[in-house]
Amino acid sequence: MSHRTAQRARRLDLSEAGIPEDTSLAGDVARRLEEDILRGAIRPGQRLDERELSERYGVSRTPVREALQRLSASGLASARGRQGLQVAQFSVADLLDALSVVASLEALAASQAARRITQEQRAVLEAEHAACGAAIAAGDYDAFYDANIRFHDAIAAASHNRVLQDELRRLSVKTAPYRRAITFQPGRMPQSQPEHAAILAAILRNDAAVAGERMAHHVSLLSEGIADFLHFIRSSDHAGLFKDET
Amino acid sequence: MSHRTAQRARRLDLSEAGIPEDTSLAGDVARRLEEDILRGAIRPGQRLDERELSERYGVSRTPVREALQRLSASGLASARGRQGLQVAQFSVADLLDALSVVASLEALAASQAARRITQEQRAVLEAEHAACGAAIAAGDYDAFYDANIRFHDAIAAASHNRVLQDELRRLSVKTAPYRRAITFQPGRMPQSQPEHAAILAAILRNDAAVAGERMAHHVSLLSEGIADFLHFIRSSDHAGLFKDET
DNA sequence: AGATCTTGGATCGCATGCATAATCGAATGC
DNA sequence: GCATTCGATTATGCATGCGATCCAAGATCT
Repeated sequence: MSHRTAQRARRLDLSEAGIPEDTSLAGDVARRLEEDILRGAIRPGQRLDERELSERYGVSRTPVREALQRLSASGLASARGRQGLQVAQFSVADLLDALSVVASLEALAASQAARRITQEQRAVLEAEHAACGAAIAAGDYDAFYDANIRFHDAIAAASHNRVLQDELRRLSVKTAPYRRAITFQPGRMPQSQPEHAAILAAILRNDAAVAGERMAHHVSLLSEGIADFLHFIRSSDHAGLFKDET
Repeated sequence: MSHRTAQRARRLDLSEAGIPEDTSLAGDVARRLEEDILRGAIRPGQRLDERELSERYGVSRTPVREALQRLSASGLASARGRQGLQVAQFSVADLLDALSVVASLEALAASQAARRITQEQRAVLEAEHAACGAAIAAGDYDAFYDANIRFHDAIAAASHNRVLQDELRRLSVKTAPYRRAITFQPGRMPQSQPEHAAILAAILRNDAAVAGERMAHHVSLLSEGIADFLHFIRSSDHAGLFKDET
């Protein structure tokens, strides 16, 4: 009997934890690198030196290499032959393309969240929205940046779609350095609050179509037109008008 | 002089290839594993043993480990604590969620393809569509499976959106084992042809809105309703009605 | 007889060492 | 004085070895 309960407890542990947490050094390094990229401590285009990183984190080169392989597979770092890796760097067109993908996925998340959100998640979502408002009122850009991320994360969580959450997380980290710059543009911050409010309202009344629509609009406002224009320029014989984008 | 031309040639190589091809053993192993998963030689849930793989490919454990880290980061393999890795396995709900993400991204691809497709790509797209039709006429499931993939790949390529292509490729490999089973369901194959035709026509006349709409419809026909139903069952106290989904 | 503890085998994680390729600097030729 | 070439340094890629952890089977105790 006690054995049976023990087994059951372990099963619950596993199912509750979903995936057993990664305690490896490689995982730690990968997470720290991701975090550093997200927070802007490491910038796009910067070279990632194995030896330097191994000394920095106090581990050998092997787990560092494995962490870099992960980042590379996630598209967070790009290889340059045998010249090592560097943090992924977008051209303007690539960034706008990435944002259009983010917009599409965020819209899906909002749409599914409207249909699947739980009671507790409703409260969380409202709280994060309020936090965004408070940050705006206080004029605190950093607080807004964080609260904004949590608001979008809450919507992704409410979608109850694990695959979607994974993809969104990956893309968020990739575009984070650039989104940060956008957030800090004057006027952008207060503008987003009514958009957030409309999305929130649609989700709370389980209106999937409107929620997705508003979210797509919210994220992709600036992207689409400019992206198309750039691709037109590049594919025509206007090439050379602009500076090389690496 | 000969040296100079050699240098120049190498430079052109690099710039034309964009990213210098990965010649490492780790890359080879990763590609072979992906291919094997895509073709069904390795099935979801199957365990990936480092030693076995290293002997199979004739390399040491290190590059195998790095390849596995890549697959894991791509979501193609999932870790089970310290018990090694296994090929990612979806529950039914997860699969439907993944398909909804694929649908969203494919719709975006079709939409952007309608605005950005080049002349050459128009011809390619029509050719792949014709190949699909020929496979259907011949009743050749395998040929249709391949042609169908090429049709969708051609649309992704026509989107000229590299980020989108990367995400779609990743998700395609993850869902390939399951999509293969769906394709072989009787009736599904001929049904897709008029849908393809509608998508193709919309793209060729640069109708982005309709192209995206048709593509979303095409991919997500079966998913949405069932996915919602399953999530309702799981989140309510009906849990236990269905078999454990590992 | 069943459950718990223990021991054996096996696999994973990490560190280290070596070989190879690339880069940078210096010396030499033009 | 400038380009070119050669050599030394450095970094990457891979192999191997050791320690730690986990799973399974058998023995012992209740």
